[in-house]
Amino acid sequence: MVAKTTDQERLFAYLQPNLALREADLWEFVKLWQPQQRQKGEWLSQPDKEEQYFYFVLEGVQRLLFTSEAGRDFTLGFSYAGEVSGLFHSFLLRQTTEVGLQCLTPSRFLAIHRDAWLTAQQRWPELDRWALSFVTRILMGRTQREIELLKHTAQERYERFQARSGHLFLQVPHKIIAAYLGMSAETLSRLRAQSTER
Amino acid sequence: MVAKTTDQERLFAYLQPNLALREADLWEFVKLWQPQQRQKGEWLSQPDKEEQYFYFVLEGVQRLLFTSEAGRDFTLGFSYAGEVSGLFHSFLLRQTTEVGLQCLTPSRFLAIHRDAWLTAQQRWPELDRWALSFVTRILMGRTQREIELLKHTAQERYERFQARSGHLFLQVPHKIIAAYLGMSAETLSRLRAQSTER
DNA sequence: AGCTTTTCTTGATCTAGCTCAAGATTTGCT
DNA sequence: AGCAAATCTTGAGCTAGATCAAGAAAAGCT
Repeated sequence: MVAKTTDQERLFAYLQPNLALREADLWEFVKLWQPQQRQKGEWLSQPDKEEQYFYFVLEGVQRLLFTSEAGRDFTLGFSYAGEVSGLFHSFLLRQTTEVGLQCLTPSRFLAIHRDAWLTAQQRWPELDRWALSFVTRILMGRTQREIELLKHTAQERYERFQARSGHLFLQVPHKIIAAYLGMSAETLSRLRAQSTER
Repeated sequence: MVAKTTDQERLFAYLQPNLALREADLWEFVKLWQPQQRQKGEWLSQPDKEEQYFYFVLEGVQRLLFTSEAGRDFTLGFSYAGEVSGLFHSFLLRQTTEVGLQCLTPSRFLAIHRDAWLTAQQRWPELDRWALSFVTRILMGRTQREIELLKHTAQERYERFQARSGHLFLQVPHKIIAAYLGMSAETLSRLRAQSTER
């Protein structure tokens, strides 16, 4: 008989290396996270609304996005299974922004509500250290992306993305990837054609 | 006789609202920060080197930058007097990146060394909460900038920057501002000419 | 003060990538 | 399965902003 990993066990395993809590406490913390799910296309977190949860992604792909008045939309980043997701600035600082999180594929999460988080934060000061480390990691990732966008041509950006995250082409509409890569959908399409014909 | 605010008092006043320490502890923490200074053009933090300090800026303007192989350089952001500065990802996670910090004007700082920080972090867990809040704030600011860059034309970016941070035109070379605004120095010059002639 | 270096401006040209458009393909829905 | 909606591809033309170049102005240095 094969032992199947439960959702909570996955969260536990994700947290353990970075969160300095005794095992029993860590389990108690994990129990504060509740299952949620979303269908393809649904919001995980709406723009200009206060984020109520931290999410741990069990399944699916999400994107961080914003929309311009003219109706163009822009993708700032993706989140995947096995990572924490959410609008951190909004959750932690209660400041809303125009960015939102949208599910690109059917998605399942474990989510901790802000109230539970605040209580836990009082009880286990170690949580702050953990949150600090992952917000810092996100900051670093975003800096990398910004560099990527400024330093490379459209073609280079496409090639590097293909190498690093090529699987996404099968999962999400190309126009969303184009928005992430800072180019129009047509340009992306042409770059793809060009790279296979050679 | 006028009481003059000392450098340490300025740091104290900056920290107090966000750092939940008793006054005596806060003073002890402040005493861990040592004066440093740099001349115009000098590095505050070099790229690809582990950051050893958090800085509190007493005086001067600095910029966060990186350089492409081709020798073009890009400005990701500025820091000013009255704020904390430094390469946080590198200081906190010990991961180096290609971004560095350069002083654009003669600058003075109070700086806390990583060793002192780590000791203080053990002694006062409240420091993690404080660091979390400001790294989150920085993340939010960077997100805003990214949106700004994607959503607006060169002219709009110039006008908005002029309104928000116009004073910088008197303090730092325009080509650096151009790099920050994601345009060439020539384009910036032309936009400026155009906006005064009207 | 005078010389050097850097920065800024302005003109002329070029091009990467955008926009618009229309057909082909895929996906989703009942 | 069959229809509707969304997505992807390809072509043609355009334009915002880059690049190259060279003179003017300002800043820095001894």
